[in-house]
Amino acid sequence: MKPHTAQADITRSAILAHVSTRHGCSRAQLARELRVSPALITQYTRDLIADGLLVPLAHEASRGGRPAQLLGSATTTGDAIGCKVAADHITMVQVRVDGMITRADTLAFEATAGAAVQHLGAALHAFIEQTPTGRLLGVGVGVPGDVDEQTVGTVDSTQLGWRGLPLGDSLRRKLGLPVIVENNVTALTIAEALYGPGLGHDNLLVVTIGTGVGAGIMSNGNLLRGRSGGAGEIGHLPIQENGPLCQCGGHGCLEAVLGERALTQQARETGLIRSDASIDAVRDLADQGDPAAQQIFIDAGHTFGRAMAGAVNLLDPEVLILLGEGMLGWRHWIPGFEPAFRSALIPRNRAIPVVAETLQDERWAQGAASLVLSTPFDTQEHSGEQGRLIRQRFLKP
Amino acid sequence: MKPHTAQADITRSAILAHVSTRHGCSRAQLARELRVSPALITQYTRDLIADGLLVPLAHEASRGGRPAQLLGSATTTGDAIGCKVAADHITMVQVRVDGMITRADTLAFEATAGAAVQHLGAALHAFIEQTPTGRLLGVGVGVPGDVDEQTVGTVDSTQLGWRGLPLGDSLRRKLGLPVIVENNVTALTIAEALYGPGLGHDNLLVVTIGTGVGAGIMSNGNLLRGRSGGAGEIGHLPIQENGPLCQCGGHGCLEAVLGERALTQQARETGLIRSDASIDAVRDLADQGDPAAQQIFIDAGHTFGRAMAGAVNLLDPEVLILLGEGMLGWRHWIPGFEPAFRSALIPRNRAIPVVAETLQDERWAQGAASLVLSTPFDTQEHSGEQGRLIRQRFLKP
DNA sequence: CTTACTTTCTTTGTAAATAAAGTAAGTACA
DNA sequence: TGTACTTACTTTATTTACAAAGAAAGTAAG
Repeated sequence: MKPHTAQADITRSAILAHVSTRHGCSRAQLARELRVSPALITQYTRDLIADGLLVPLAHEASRGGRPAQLLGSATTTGDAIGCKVAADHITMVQVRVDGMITRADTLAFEATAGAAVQHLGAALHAFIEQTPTGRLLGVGVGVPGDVDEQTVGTVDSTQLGWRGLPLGDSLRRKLGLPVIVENNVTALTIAEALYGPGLGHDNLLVVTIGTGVGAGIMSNGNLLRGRSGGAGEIGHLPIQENGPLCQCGGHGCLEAVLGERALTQQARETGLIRSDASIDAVRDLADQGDPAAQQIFIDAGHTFGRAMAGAVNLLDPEVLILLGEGMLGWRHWIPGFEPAFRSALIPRNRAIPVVAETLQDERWAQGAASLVLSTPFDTQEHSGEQGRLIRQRFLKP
Repeated sequence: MKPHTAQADITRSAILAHVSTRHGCSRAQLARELRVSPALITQYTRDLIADGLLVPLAHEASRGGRPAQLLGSATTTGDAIGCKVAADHITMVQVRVDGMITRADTLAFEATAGAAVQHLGAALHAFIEQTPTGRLLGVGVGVPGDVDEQTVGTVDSTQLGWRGLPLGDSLRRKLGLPVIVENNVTALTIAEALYGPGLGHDNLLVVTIGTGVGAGIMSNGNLLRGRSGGAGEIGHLPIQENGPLCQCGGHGCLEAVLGERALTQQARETGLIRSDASIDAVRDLADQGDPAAQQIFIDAGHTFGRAMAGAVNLLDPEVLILLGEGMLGWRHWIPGFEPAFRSALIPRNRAIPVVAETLQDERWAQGAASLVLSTPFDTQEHSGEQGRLIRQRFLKP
């Protein structure tokens, strides 16, 4: 039998995952993209082929030199389950190694209920039961809040009303699968780097607008976590001198100026919508060409553009990726955003690409699944014990 | 002879540098702080002792267990030269491995002169000539601007009026020593992490106020460089909606609101100082208790506090370190800074320590020297060929 | 004085990864 | 057609590093 250590599992599963996502890939390419020597790839691929996990495929046409032989994954390496947890609903998806969503479901959910964790566990259990076939590698859960080290997976979330909830441990016992719990924006950032517009870039800034405003920063291929994993709180960037009061107690935070609540409030105060109507009503009006409604989004876009320019100037990412429920009305933001954003950028950054994504719930859930699917590339072992278990499942035939 | 590869040089020089800076340190401590196994330390220290580079010293008192044996550096490992380049002067220092400055000199300099590079080279050459004794490891140069990959060391700097100047190459040829050229804030950040208040922390935010406002971000022990090494442009964080025009073309940039020029301008407009007086005059007035002068600093402190809170919320560092010429009047900033800063922080970050440093030119030059002295710990090989040369000098007896 | 435990350092075996040098299989061009 | 050059992969020897286990030297109890 082959050697079987944690380090070897990382390398082997990284090769397997890389081949699977690319649907075939040469040895030389693996060596380059995984940043190891060709010799090591030769060794590991030989083992993986012998084990029946990898198959040699056709030779590519030569581009001046020995033609590369493509390697393909022999079996389906297995899928991951991803789950987005919101205050009033959960969305679950099944995701293939290449990032494709093969199944999805959304259920009502009450985070503040006493038995919320039991309900969540039951919902996931039922979803997993219906898995048509093949192995499951693990479950990723994205929550709006802070998560401690993965050993326990304890969640603090004001949005969900959870304090010190040992979600990871509970689900692990209930499901009998590896479970990784993470902040939802963090999870999304990993997904963007792995499958989204961030693919191939080492420096990303991912910003989400919705109830709150959050950010994920990928620098030099590593996720920026900060002192206690709390990095990315872009929602409390002070943006107006005497702006509206924010939940955090401050005034003029970005989130308090252009969060969903703030925009709805503005529309209500000007009598644009009824006092029980939501942001959707404002967007509908804007869609119909109402100038006052459009102006709300233009103003928000302007403020947002300046704030994003500041963040881009500070962090120098290769791409700026925007998403979240707030992006549903993005086309109304653009006229305010673009000029404010571009003009506030320093010249060197002025051409930075901005990608606005509109996909919603399923994207977040896919992000959660990518917590599982990215473990082969987790050289810093941030996912700890759970990551190790997932990598072993990658390699079990 | 002992094995001799790049990786081994990193590890060995890291041990040597660590022992030197600590003035003696046990093997167990080395293993913990350099994050390698105790076994590896045993192997390498044995070699280094045999080579006469390390000496076993006295045993420490036991803290329950086998008493630790201190290891000391046998010879002086050598010094580094650091040089701060400004538009009108240069400051050069000689720095020991432990960060102590042993010699310093400041000269007038004209960056825009045609023969600026020749003058700089000559000044450094003369400074190095006077080195009393011992080896020199290399020369670090900190410039206010962008530097490309270290292979050439090409500088772009609007402040100095340099475009595409191959400073690294020129100095290397002239001095016959390894030369590392870097952005000055980047260099300073490395120094703070190595010798300053950042020692022992993996997540730092270093901000400098002077003519401009700059930032260095250390995340998880790595310097954040961004797409093209341009990260840290905090001076162009938009902070006022319709603020003063900035050099960059935007309005209300942090730098345009509280940079040296902006504060001087304010004081001139209100007739507080003569139109040819500098910021020093404003500070003098504030020192004497002039309320109008003090108010200028209080207002600047307030704006600065909010901006810093935004950056801390976003990046979640362990310490915030402030320096630069602008800090000379820091005590006048504090009444504006502290309340604005603390109240705009989200609760989790509210207790973050803020360290304000007043040391000036020599601190910057020491930062430049730390480019050389930090190469043993540069596991990402960012300093490239020059780093390799410096590490070899570390290990040459 | 014994037992249990902690910490520091050392030894041994083995795994991971690379460098260097060679082989294989093509292209480009005279 | 042959020579030079690329690129892709393989083999071999060597290096780096760690895990595991043990030895040494102490503390802290009973």
